[in-house]
Amino acid sequence: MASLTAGNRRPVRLADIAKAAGVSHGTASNVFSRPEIVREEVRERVKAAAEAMGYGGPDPKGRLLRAGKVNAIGVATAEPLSYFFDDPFARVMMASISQACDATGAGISLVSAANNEQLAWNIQSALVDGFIVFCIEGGSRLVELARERKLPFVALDLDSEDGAVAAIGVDNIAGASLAARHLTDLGHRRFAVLALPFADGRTGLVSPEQVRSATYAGTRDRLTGYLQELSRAGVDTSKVPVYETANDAASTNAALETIFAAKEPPTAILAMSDKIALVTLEWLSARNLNVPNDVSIVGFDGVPESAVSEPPLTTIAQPIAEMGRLAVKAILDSDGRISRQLLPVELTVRASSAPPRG
Amino acid sequence: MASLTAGNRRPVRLADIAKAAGVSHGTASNVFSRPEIVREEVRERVKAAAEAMGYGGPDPKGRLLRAGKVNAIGVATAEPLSYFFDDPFARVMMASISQACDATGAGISLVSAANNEQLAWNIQSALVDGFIVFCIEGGSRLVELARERKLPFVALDLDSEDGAVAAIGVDNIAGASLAARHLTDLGHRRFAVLALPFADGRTGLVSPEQVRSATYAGTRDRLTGYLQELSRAGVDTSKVPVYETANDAASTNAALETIFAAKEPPTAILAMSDKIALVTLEWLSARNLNVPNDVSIVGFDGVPESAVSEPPLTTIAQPIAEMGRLAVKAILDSDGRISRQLLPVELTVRASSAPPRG
DNA sequence: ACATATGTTTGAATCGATCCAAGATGCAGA
DNA sequence: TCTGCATCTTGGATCGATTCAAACATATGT
Repeated sequence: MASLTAGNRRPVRLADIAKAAGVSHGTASNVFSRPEIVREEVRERVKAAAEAMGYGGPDPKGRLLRAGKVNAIGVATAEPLSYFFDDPFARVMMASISQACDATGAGISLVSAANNEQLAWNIQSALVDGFIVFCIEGGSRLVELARERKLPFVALDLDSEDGAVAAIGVDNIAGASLAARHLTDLGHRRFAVLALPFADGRTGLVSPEQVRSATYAGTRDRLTGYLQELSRAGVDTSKVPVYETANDAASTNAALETIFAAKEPPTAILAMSDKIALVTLEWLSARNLNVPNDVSIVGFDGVPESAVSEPPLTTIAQPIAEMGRLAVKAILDSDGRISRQLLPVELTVRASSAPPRG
Repeated sequence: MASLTAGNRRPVRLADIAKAAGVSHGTASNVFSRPEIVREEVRERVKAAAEAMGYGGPDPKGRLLRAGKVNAIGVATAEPLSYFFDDPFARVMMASISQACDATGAGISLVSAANNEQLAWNIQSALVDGFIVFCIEGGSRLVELARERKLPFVALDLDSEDGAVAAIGVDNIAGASLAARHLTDLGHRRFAVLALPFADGRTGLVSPEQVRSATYAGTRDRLTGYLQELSRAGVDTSKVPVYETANDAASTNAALETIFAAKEPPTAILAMSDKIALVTLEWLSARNLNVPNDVSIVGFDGVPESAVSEPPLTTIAQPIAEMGRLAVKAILDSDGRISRQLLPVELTVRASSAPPRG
């Protein structure tokens, strides 16, 4: 009994069962994987032996090596793992990815790491059939690491010029134009831009050359879209402050402090994410500035939270669910070819935008 | 070139590299796993061969078998995978689990399935070092499946009497008492209970014998706590309607329709989850019933959303972060012994509860 | 010149299963 | 009794790596 309960380690393998039941390992294997081809009497005997020895079924580690396919896809990011559950955009994306996985029976492995070295190792040793890479900060490194695994992978929301990586993204330039156009149509002339990072680990006012050397093409494209449309409407874009945030409350609040300390604060804010926009909404409300009467704001992403904020947010809605579905499909049906898809976005007008005062 | 680009499949193994570089597989292996012990000249030669043949590094599948440890923990539920990203309670729990995993460098595998058969297979073949099991509906089956793998596992929020399974839960009876006591102290006498499921796949008004035969001990305990406290305060508990919901909007709304169709509708509602309570808040607001003046309501869970609802929700806060941390610890430091922990909850009073009118 | 120490490389064994061609067994019909 | 045909069962090969004791090579000390 003692040996059963304590069982030092658990070195009970299929082969042990086979020996105990007096059959070959081939037969023992069949008992578990194709029970119908083994004679009932033998089957029962093997099962009994397994039960008696506390065998937990064929170890997937062994099976895996032979089978080749893991039947799981890895979702990777350079953020902490909790990003998947905290960030609104990530959450919606993950929900759609997981629906697609459910439909095909594939599992999901979350891959991330505290530091860069760990990250490399975790990607190299992830047991997956392919990767979906979330390209926020540290995107390029992540893509590089994923590529080295030589497994199918797609980058989400990466507008890299690098044609050698499969990517699913949205038309950032068109989306940003849409946002800016909406505000200029309403009559706004004084703008500020709250941007996502252009490069790693920076925040603050952005200079044109910083924009040119941006690591993140997505951020740059959105800015391009904004500025193109603004200058088309006759706004002097050199006067439009562009603040880089880390897509979090702290850096956004800091940017807002600076922006609204100006002599002529903006009447309209272009935010590159709904998260930034929602933080802005709170900041403004705490300062008794009314949205949309004092300040209009347009977000980007179209996360569910944007529909229930106070006031509900005008935003550029990305087809998040569609992106997730396509990403999973790209991994599972991967034919080795790389494909890049640019999905359309649309303007969702809600209550955070209105004509400027007066 | 053609063979390089197309490369029919990808049967390039470490052994191929070794042969190409003219070294043994032992040495080739060392080049990747302990580069410092192989002479530089050889190391470069092997790396060059790997590069030339498009080798993506040692396949984790192979390594795994030898190493034994996967370095990932599985989180399982009988709900669809998207539950992890949709449900507020699950989200907070996952965030804390993922923080704990990040801290130790472990990965997370999400395990679930569309149907029961798939679920069994997915659990049996999950590549993990242990399981954390979310025990909502279908909990017992899930626990059984996980136990069969003979891996360390903990059940979250399962108040099973089965002492043979490790579990981390909260003191449901005490929590429920706290909620009920708060409302009786405020002077309420007419109550309704919106319950979580007592058994699979049912909703609607619950009879006492249904309660006795409850599959889910957690639900039963919460009800016990409610009713104990109510009768202590002199309320005739046989007159308190108890409605089983599926913890979703549809079944909760249906319950509310019935409850408020009564001649003497309740002045106070005890909801077994914040999700139910939040749905109730919306339903009441749509019917122009004021919370807390017309109806008081107390939730259960203490999810972040409960703090920002309109009005903010009085609720029983579970130490969700602590539970997640403990669960991960239980798996990673598993010493083979099973442990059951019952954590305390606390009443968080916010604006959804007040004395009844008049 | 020889023993000793140090640094590299080798090749067999191992991890835990699945697959499959070939062998064994049992039974019906000639 | 022998052949033919099912129906199991067997044992070796395989999946792709890591590990380790032993072999080998080179340098150091005496």
